[in-house]
Amino acid sequence: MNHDYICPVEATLEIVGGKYKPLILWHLSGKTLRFGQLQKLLSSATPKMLTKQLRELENDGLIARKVYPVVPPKVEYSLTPLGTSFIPILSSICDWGNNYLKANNICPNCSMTEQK
Amino acid sequence: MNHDYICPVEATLEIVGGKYKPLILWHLSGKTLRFGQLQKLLSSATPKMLTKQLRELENDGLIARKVYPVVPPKVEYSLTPLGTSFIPILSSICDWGNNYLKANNICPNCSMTEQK
DNA sequence: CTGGATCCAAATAGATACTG
DNA sequence: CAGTATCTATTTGGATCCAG
Repeated sequence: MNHDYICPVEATLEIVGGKYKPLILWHLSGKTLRFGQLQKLLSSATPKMLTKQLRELENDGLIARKVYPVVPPKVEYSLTPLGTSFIPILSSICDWGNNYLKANNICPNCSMTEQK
Repeated sequence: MNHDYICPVEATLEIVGGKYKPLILWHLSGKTLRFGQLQKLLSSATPKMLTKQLRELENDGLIARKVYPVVPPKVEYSLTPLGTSFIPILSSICDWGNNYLKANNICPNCSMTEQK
């Protein structure tokens, strides 16, 4: 299969631009989290949406999914090296966004506000 | 109006994540372009879509729109300082995307491939 | 030349219920 | 616990035509 003539910026935005994806990567930075833990952190995400975003990130090679064959089920998600390599960019986007919001007198406040 | 509790990363992606928006900013980097010139550069964008993206970027303060009161109409678009401040991030996203595509044996090729 | 207006197709996201 | 399945609601994007 040939994918010539793809714009690198558009490709990147397709990979990390999905709803909840930046948040997922941010929360997984340095940690390993279970499905339920992610769901609590992204309280507004339905299981269906969260699963979809996780599968796509996994297929794009940014996160790893480890299934433990136990009852009840246990699944752990973590960043791959590729996923980790994107965190600095997320960080600079976060900085830019904070400046933008501050300039517009909007108070930024979310779990991504802390620095990594 | 109060916009508390907005995530800076999500805010940023809303601002620059729209279709054609990264491309528009990239093309305007250091240049001033007319509507028709942008349309040629973004050949797949319909006038309606291009107008919509430009208006949103203008409302978010990333680009400036200058109308010359002549016949036929002449409108020029350029980056504001805020828009210019986003170019380095676009640049690092571009780098990351190129590495990603290369790692997957996909040949990147678009008007954003050149470095700024 | 620079769009606006309208209509329509497709993609995306949410609510809810259910299961190994 | 970690998801699926189904059905809708909403958003987004494209096609086409029109106008100052």
